[in-house]
Amino acid sequence: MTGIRALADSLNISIGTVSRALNNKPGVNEETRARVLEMALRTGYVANAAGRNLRKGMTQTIGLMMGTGHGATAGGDNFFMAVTDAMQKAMQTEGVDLVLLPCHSEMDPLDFLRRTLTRGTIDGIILTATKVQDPRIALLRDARMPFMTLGRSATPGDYLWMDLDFESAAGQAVAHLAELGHRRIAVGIPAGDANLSQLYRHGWKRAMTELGLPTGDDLIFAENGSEEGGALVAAQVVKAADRPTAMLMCSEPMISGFYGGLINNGLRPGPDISVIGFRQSPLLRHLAPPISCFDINLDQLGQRMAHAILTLVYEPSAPDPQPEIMPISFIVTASVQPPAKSAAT
Amino acid sequence: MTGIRALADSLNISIGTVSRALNNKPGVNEETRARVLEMALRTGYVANAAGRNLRKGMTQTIGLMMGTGHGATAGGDNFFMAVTDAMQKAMQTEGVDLVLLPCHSEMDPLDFLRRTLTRGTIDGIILTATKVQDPRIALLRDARMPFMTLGRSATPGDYLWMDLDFESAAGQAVAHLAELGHRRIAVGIPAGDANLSQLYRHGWKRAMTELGLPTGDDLIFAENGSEEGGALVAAQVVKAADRPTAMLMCSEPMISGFYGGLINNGLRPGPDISVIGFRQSPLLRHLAPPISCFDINLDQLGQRMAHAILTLVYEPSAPDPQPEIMPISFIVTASVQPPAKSAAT
DNA sequence: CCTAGCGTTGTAAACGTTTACGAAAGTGCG
DNA sequence: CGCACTTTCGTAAACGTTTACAACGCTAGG
Repeated sequence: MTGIRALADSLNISIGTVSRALNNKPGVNEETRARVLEMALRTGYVANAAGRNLRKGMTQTIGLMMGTGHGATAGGDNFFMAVTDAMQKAMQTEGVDLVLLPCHSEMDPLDFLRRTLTRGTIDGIILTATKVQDPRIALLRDARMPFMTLGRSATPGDYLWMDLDFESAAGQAVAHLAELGHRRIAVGIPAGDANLSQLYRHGWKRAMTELGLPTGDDLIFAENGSEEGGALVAAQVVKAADRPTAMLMCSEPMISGFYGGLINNGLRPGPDISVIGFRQSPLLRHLAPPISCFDINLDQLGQRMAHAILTLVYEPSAPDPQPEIMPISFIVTASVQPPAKSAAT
Repeated sequence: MTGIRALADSLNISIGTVSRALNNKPGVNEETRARVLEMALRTGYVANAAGRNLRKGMTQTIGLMMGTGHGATAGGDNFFMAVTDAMQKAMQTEGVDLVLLPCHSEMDPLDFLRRTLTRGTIDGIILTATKVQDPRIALLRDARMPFMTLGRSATPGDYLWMDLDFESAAGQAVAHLAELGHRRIAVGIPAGDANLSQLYRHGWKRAMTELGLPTGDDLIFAENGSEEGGALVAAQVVKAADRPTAMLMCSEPMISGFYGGLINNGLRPGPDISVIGFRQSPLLRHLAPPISCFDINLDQLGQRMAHAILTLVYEPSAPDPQPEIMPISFIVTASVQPPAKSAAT
């Protein structure tokens, strides 16, 4: 005899009562409930997942789809890992598992999703690396699978997302640079259709326009979101005809490469070109001068995401959780300085 | 009507036959099998996971236990993430999921394991951050849960593990340094009882002893496996009475901190103190001079681990997969140089 | 004293699958 | 024609849980 039946027998009560007691259902004497709980704790009983899943049609697990293609995530792996960690922690206290669903580059993301859905192993799904136009959203909506995205998308329709306010963050950075006297402020983003890059560029453009500063294509650098890409940007910037005096960049590896590229070409980040980065991260700890960047609370982001998807999936009676934009603050360091007076004209 | 029953009815046969046909069981006419398969494909039928799990007592998922305590993993998160990625890829092709089981620092690992086992959500488990004496091994063995570990342990008994040969790698490094003329070769490891650190130290000690070089405690530095820990080691090394001329270190963050600490104290890695690191990683890309370290094929490691745990769990008739030690080669760069001639005596 | 109602518990069906078992039909042989 | 055997298929019982429903004892009100 196993499981709940053994537990019930050891207490000389029926399995129905035991189940009700364990699941905090009403209609069970408080004294017997206490007995059940105590016995469950003592014997280490935990409800078998398969049985419960079958009966309830739910698996108590949330999937997290991650593209495994290199450079697929605009922010670098560290960024992603930190959010995941926080999410897992929050979910575990609610008793739901988080399973990673890696979709490697050779596989069509939509096929991958379809397969995953039909298996019925997850109750909800979190999409990351959201694209500007993201067909995955329509697919999930049609399949009636609860989902949310990390990062907005321009895809029309209502759905749950959570995002960081990089649009206004970029604006803040531009404003600060402008105040210091910068006029030619460039922006560097990973090439591709990641929504994050678009927002960053939009924020830059709007702020620049409002301040009457130039926003020509010669100030927009889109390269591979890797160290190599950053170094490439540096190479272009160095030999630019009318060299920008400041650079906003939104990818950890790119910034690292950009710094190195500048230095290799005899330019000092800060004094020669002001640089503003993406976020503080171990990858950028070593930069000298320390990079001026944005303060993101990834732990909080992960927690809020976990909370949102959990209520969406497991509390259908509760009001639908709403999308959120999380504020970002700007940290000024020595990598931001007034433009050099005697720039080579 | 749903699931396999609907499929059976649409073909006017019984669910038993359908199930046998789908699972490649013998005793079903090839012609009807073909019909079933065709219909399943056409209607997009996939067996419901919960039903199957309940009946078979298996879930087609492997758990990966990771300690979430900061600095819990000796090698740093990057190392871990790379292996995980490779494992997931390999498992997905076999149709089994990999679920991360984060055990945060406040929770007793053994309690955590016990709870996870009784829930019955996983068929097998992979342990990481193996300790020298690791009680988790006995627990899993007693519970008859198939498992393997990433990294050996001194815990007695047979079990499946996979490890990198850091013991001989450290020996190689020592030999190379000795050939260059180094005599006082130090070793820096994360404090704690991670088995990896022990092996690294053993390899160092054995090689040193064989070469007749000193192995006193003043050459062993054990600090927190973080950047701060590395900086701490640097501080101690700098003011050491008989300063070591070379350092072996086995933690990514520590190396980064050690480098910084040396430079802050006016010592040049390479010319003043030879430094040999753990592995190539994005975190160490920026170091100047580039760090001399070991070449590890993490992708291959992950693949072999996935293969091993899958046969252990799902092919009981096959011969048990055997533990493996994967070779490591040594990469020499400018961070390794002959000892400075005129060391301050 | 009867009955309605409440609080508590037991009973049994259901979730969707796999599989042991038996039944039916067909084949070969005495 | 009968028997043993094979091939193929249907039946039904599990797997462990949740939950609708019935049942029981008790109290209170008429």
